[in-house]
Amino acid sequence: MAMIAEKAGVARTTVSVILNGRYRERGISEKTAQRVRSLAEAMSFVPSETARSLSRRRSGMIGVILPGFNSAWGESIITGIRSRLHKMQTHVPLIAAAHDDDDWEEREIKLLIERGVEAIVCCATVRAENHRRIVERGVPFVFVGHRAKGIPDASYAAWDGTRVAAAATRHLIGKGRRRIAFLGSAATNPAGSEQYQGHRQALMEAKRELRPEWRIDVPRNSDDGGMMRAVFSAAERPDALISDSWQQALHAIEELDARGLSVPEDVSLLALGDAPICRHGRIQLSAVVEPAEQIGGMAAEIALKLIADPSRRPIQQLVADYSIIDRATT
Amino acid sequence: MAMIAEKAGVARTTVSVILNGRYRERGISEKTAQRVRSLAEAMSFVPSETARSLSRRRSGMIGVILPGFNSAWGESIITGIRSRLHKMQTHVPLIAAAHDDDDWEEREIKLLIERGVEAIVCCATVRAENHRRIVERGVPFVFVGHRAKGIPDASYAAWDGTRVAAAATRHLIGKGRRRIAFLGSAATNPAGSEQYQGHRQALMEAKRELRPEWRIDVPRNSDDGGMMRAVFSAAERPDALISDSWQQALHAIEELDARGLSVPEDVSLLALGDAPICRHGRIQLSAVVEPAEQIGGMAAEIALKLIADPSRRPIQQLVADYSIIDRATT
DNA sequence: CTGTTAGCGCATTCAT
DNA sequence: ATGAATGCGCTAACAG
Repeated sequence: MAMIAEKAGVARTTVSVILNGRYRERGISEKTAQRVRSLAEAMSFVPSETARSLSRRRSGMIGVILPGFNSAWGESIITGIRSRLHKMQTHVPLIAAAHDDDDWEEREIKLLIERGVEAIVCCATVRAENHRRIVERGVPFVFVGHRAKGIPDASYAAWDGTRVAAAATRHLIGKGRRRIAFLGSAATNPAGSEQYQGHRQALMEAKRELRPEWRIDVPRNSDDGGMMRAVFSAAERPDALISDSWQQALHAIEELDARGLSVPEDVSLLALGDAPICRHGRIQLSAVVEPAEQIGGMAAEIALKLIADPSRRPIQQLVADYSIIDRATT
Repeated sequence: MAMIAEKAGVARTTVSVILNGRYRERGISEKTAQRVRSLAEAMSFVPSETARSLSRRRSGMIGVILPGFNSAWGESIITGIRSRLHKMQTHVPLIAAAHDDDDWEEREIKLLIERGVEAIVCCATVRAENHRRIVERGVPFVFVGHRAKGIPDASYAAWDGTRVAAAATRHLIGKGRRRIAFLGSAATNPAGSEQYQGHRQALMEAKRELRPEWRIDVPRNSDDGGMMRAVFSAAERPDALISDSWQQALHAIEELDARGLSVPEDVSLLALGDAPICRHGRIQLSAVVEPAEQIGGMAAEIALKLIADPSRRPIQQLVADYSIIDRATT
């Protein structure tokens, strides 16, 4: 910057102020601004965000914790976050992934903090202890997509699992199904239990049968169909199945196919959440789709508010929007 | 750090040196080191990487450009990169995504540079002009997964498209197929043309027929089956198809199904690249699997070497490893 | 509109 | 073993 200042015949401050856009309020002429800018361009000068961050005592970064780098859902969430941040011109996402692994999670969070993120937006599960430490450091923390069980007063922008699951169940009831099971993974899906509650409510309101064994819970990352086998080989088996994710629903299709049960004639199948693969001709999985991008944007906005006023109470927003796409499995 | 130094009764320098591990060579006793460390822990002190970066004039970050956040391939690549970097303890990935969009790409690269990454590892396509600018700035650039066409002397760790495609073609020939088509997207797959060359070579070596119209090129992000329709409704249609990606292969399955052609009886189908969904019972797509994680690790290593010695000539490594998984489509 | 001054939080000589 | 001094590249307060 000193070189540019010299060449342009102005003070370093002037260059600094022009290059970071705050020159208007300092009454610097558009002419000199233009001159300095083109000089900087010609010297292919790139301001050091590191030095800026240190001086401003703000990094201009927001940490984003994704479940991994291979989820359509995560991609939508982050698209929402980015487009919102991009509009604000002020914060940029630093991305980490938890990979469903506690050690990774801890290291990644540590990294984010060391790099000075001003807030953390988290699409993954996170240990209550880690969350507490972050909040104690004064770094705003926002859950996105779901609220964390066990951390009641955390900020979030989440899909309303209860209402969405209830809507899904009602949808199947409307299609004449009577014995509706719920398939989910408590370990993997933090919203699982509230979704089940919604399912249950809808069932009770419609005076449909609700059997505890029709809540099928698969352990983390497992595609073993043991429980499904038991449920679907019983004399009075369910005639419909709601799954907490398209992944689980895909496993269910395999199980059902293997048992010779036809979808949707014998068992109607509806997933909470959608992905491109669900549209495939051989799958055609019906799904309740989540406005993930919108939710991502909301989370970013919450983070920005919390950064602007750290003393603020947690901000919690629930989104009940959804749309049901009937493909071939319902 | 000043507070810690005061409480511990030592100089600020001492604290600094202890906290960043370089205290041994300064002859500081393990005892004081321990004391300072536990004091820091108790005060929940986190060193500012921003300040460190500024002072050391090294950010300790490597930029990684992913095609997006929803690809099994990208996830494996980055896993490889991370595990290698993690071993080295010295560099941490800052992740960006190109999203197949030129404007995004340019902005993301600018961001990485401003944040001071010491090298860029890129799994996506990148405009030659952007690449040139980065290299001119002195930032090492490594392609991973494929080499960039049009940028001959760039560093890379890539899958050997020619040999892999040749192997795939030979595999199909070995299964008795005679008329083998090649499906790919030139716009999306940077390795597409060398893969086609490999395919072609294998065909010629085996003295099999090679028709230009059996090279089916679909435009970017398109799943429209126009060209496939034409090829497969001809009197003498191919009896096998190699696809440059599992995504395209999935589209092919749909097209084939729609035309009443059975897979693999009428048409055998083999994809270059694998993903979890390919294992699904209703898909069972045969695939040639890429050692993506290994390639990611190699790319990281190249980046590290280039950082250590910037005057070094480009490092280019080709990996010909693969394994063919015969599922139900071959 | 310009220039001077004083840091931001650390790492790194160099002298002790 | 220690500590004072200097600087990384930039921003910001303030006096011109």
